[in-house]
Amino acid sequence: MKRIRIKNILSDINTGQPVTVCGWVRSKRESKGVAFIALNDGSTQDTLQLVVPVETSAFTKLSSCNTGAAIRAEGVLKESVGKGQKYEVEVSEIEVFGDADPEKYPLQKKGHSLEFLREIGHLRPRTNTFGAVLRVRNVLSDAVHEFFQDRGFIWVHTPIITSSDCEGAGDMFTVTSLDLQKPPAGSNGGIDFSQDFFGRRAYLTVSGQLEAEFIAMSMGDVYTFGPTFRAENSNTSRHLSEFWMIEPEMAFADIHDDMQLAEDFIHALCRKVLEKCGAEIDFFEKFYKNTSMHELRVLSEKPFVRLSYTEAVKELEKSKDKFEFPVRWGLDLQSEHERYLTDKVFKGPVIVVDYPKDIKAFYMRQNPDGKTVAAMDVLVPKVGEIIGGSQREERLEVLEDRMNAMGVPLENLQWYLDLRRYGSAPHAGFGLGFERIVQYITGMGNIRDVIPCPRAPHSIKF
RNA sequence: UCCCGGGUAGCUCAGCCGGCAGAGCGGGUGGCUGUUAACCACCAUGUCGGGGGUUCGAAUCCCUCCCCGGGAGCCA
Repeated sequence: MKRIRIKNILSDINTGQPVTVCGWVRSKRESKGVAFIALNDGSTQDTLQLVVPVETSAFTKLSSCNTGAAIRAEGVLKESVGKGQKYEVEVSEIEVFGDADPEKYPLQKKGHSLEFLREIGHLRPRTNTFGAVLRVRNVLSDAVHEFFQDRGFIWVHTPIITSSDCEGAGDMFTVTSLDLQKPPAGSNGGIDFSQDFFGRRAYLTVSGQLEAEFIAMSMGDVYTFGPTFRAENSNTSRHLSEFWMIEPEMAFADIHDDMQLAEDFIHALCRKVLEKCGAEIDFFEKFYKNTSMHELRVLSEKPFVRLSYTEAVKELEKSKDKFEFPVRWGLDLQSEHERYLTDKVFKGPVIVVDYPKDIKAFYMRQNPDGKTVAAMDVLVPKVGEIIGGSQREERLEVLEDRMNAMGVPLENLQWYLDLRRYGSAPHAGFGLGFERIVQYITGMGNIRDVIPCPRAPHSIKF
């Protein structure tokens, strides 16, 4: 079907030209001699004004052009007579593909609450808000690949089904083809997974890091960008059970390279959104006031504050604010502490580095002080932790000792230890929750509103 | 999972110290108008989240379950 996207009509087409446009009716206003339709096709934030003169055959179709109807319109592009839009299409013909009963169609001309829209997930993309979110999300996805590809990183596809169950990254979903009515009994009252599809228990991945590490140990710089699953019973505006994670892994790199990459990465993403999503950011700024062009511009340039965990604790101890949770060297930073650092002290993104080893994962590289590991978290205002990364422990004996001390069984991870036996090298990487960066940049308060089909406890309808 | 708050018309919400179920928006009809989330008039709307209890009488009080939101924990 020949059609021109509204985005192109508004930017590429000269007035006086015939155009065919398809889309969904946002609103219709009828007058005595003329009717107006605001049409949107998802290609841009803007609607296209269709002007339907009363004498045309198109005018007779108007009764079924209600909000939500899918139509095709033919006409001529003109400079708009009225205020509020630069161009409009004077329509000669309308075809209605599918009307939408105004008594039943849930979306009204008025705004809806985000909570209500979550209940009609299948119609949600037709709203201004969600259209804007999806376009920003798309631009960010593209920007992720562009950033890494430009730097010579290789995109690798780590598995979604995995047998690694000892990363300590959270509760995992089991993948099984066993008959759940009568699973085979194991020795200790459990289930005998040796009879399962893979011959042992399998899970949905919680991270592609360990696999990305072994690929980096031959390919140099790699990154993953794919779905990730956590079975945690988290009910917050910042957690999903299924989300997309970006995990770069660099060979011959230390924690400082890692921090620099993280900062450059976020700067690049902000720049790309500024460049390509002006209309969307304007919209968020106007309707939600949680983000702005100005804020993004600062974010795209301003160096991130970097401080050690030890310095962060000192900063918190100096605070006159009362915290619910105690501040003491050796305890993990709580949300309120992170927010204090990003929102009150430094007023922007902060990288905290060199955490106590006992509150971090076994694979993180131990620092010479014997107390801390080369781990870093990027904290941003409002959203909190957006990146977690580290230099990996490349020394076999140190790693084995650490795994033993932390009760991580060595037998399932011999392949991981092999990387330290044969051609081991310093390397580092991080994980970035994609939805969190979308949330951060759009200013959307709830992470369930930045992914088309949010999965969360008791939430899988759409 | 824990702590708060909430569930009343299609949507947003008022009514809640027990006594006839309401408003605005949206929808329908008519009018008016190159309109802009148009405007004016009229009309229709209900399992008051489900179940149980107290009472002459429950949207309102009590118990319970479900669902939603905010915060916390876990993390990205």
